[in-house]
Amino acid sequence: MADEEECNTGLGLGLSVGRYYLPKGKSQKDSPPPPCLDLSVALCPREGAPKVDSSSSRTMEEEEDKKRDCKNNSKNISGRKKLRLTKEQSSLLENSFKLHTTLNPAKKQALAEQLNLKPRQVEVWFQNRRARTKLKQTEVDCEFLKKCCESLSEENRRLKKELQELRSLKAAAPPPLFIQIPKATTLSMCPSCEKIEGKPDVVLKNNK
DNA sequence: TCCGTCGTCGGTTTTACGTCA
DNA sequence: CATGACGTAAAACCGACGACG
Repeated sequence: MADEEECNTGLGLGLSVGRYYLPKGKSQKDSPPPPCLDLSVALCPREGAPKVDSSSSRTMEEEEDKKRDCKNNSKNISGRKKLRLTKEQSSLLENSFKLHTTLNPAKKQALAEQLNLKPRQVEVWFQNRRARTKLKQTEVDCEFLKKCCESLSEENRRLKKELQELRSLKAAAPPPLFIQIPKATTLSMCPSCEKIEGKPDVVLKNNK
């Protein structure tokens, strides 16, 4: 997972060479179509027609893609909001994302033309892709912190037990002149542990 | 300093699609 | 088989924010 989800948190700076962007508070519904090529009609049949593989499942997939393309077209024309990207489109976008997680206007335009998509769609895809990457990274971090927490809890349990043993040892023995508490134990004891034990002053008294 | 533009983000909505009873 | 409910992934949208000129 990690190799695929390379977390590139670096921010890319785009060159401001004009763009297609919806005005604030406006959606595509109430905006005139952007000045870009709408090549949706060219999608079906699309370029690079599916090679008929020997495996039937592969062929089925390709057929599904084709069907999807056709559906997308008809709906695109009627102003449908969402289309499903084909495998070819997705993988090209994916490859581009691996090289750079952000877009500059030229790259956006080039990808859009290459994929027969609108620049806005390419842009949205990158936005969503970044969000997915971040979400996955968050999940990974969360898992790591959970493990840390578990190991610290375990360590805490162990230290408490050690403390308990030392105390019972002390209680069983006759009162010595000096109690030599191991340094390591003393150092690793935190104030909150003392409170939990309910006798925060015991050690201090013994050390006098 | 204020303003407009642009790119990005986080959050949300909408839709396509797979699964299961 | 087919169909409807349901869950999920992802495309699309929206508003906010910061950088920049």
